[in-house]
Amino acid sequence: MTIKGFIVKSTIVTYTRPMAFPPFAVTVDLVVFTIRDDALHVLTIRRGESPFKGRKALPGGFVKVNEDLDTAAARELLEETNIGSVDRLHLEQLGTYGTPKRDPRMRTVSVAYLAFAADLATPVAGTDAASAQWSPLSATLSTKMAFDHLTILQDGLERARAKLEYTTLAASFCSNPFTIADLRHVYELVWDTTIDPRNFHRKVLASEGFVEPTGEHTSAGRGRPAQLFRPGPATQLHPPVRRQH
Amino acid sequence: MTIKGFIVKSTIVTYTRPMAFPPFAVTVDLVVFTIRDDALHVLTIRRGESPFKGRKALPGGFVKVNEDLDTAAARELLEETNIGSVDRLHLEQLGTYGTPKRDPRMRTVSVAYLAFAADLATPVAGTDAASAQWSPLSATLSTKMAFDHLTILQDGLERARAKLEYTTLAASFCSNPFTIADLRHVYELVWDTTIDPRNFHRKVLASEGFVEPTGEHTSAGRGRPAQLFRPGPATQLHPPVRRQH
DNA sequence: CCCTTTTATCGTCATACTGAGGATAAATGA
DNA sequence: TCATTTATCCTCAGTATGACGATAAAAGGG
Repeated sequence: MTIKGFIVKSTIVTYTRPMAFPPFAVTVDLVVFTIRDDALHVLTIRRGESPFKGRKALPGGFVKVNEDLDTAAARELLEETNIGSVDRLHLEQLGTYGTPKRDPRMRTVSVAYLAFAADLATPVAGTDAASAQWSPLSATLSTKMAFDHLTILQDGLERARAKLEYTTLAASFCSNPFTIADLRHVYELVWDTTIDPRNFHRKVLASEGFVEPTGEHTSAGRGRPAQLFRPGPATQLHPPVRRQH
Repeated sequence: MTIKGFIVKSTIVTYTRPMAFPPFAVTVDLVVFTIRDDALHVLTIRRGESPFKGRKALPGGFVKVNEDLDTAAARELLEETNIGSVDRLHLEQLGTYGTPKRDPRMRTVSVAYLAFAADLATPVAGTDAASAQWSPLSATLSTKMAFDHLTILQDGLERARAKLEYTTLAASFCSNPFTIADLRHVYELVWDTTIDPRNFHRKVLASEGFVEPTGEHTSAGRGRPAQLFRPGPATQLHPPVRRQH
């Protein structure tokens, strides 16, 4: 059977060949975390169209015909935020979600990505309802989200929590330079626990390559000025920062 | 522009609607590890057709129109091996690979899955070249595989190595019941290291819920008979089994 | 200017876990 | 009987961690 009405750019030759496989739509969806106002936030959009009109959703979109998955994720992230390219940014593949009815309109497979942004990242301003905004995570987790995005968000949170244990990624949440206390707040907010400042301080300084002192100190604020650090060269932590389960 | 020549089965209603997105083929590919003859093996097929005719490839296939991704992976696994359903089997999503030119024939996104099988699992016998077989991993890693399957295999190995650290999945490689030495061999072969039998023995027994004694002992073989165990209820290990990096 | 408050940083101590390796137990085969 | 092999138990030192005392260095109020 020949199908008509398949609309693409005329330059894409691939579409003109017969296909012996079921066609899927492939999208990328982004779980982007940041810390604002002493709370973990996630980047969301509000859907302006059916299905799930009015609900919050993760930012994302279709993968283009000649676009790599990672590239598509990075492109969507740049489109939704003002993050200056890959600097101070971590982006990794989270998982793929392809339950048949997850999008009632068509058979869609979504490749989810997880990103950590420093506080200074701001969503792109926009007047339409679809513009991205930072939503407090705790509130978002108890709302109804579009599609299976709540599941993706939960998986992203769990991945983020695990990653903090054995990687240096917590520094990706901090604007540069940062203090040990800033770093500790990241762990406390992501893990939703309190951590002993003295033991944490010892642990971070004992982890070679986690942070490097800049030589500077904080000036303003209450209490004793704190040493300032930048991220070190290490990416993995041996042994990891232990979390109580 | 309207494209003609898009050929699919007429029974699939979805296909007959206009699509405003690029169509992708979605496949699942399997990285299935087992231990045979004191070496780590991976399940492979040999490609009988172009492209990559004659090369080894990971078993896999197209996801069906109304099939979940996990279901498709389990189906492919059952089709290629005689593993009796989900018993003694671990199957998890590994990652998704969608570089535009990874399949020269069409734009394909492959969702890779990782599975651990006990030794008793055997590939389905078949006379054609496409029948699955166990290939020694070390040799396979230095061959040219079809598509990007070597990359997927490397990622699967790294995932498996990491998983042994903090989960009880090593028991999935062992036929039931097993000895502590059997379990240690799994770690040694997957990590490609040697482990002190005494310290490993202590670590396993100290990890609550990792293994449960059956009360039986091995009868034949050299040396003192070993106690037999079955997998315990735990899935995670706190603290993990440490590996030298 | 003194004192309280706040936060950063250092130190102490008991406990837990690991790596190295000695010693014993229980089987097989010469 | 004895050497060999493997399983299991034990000791000991080094390292990491949790709990928490103590000090340092700032701000702010009287």
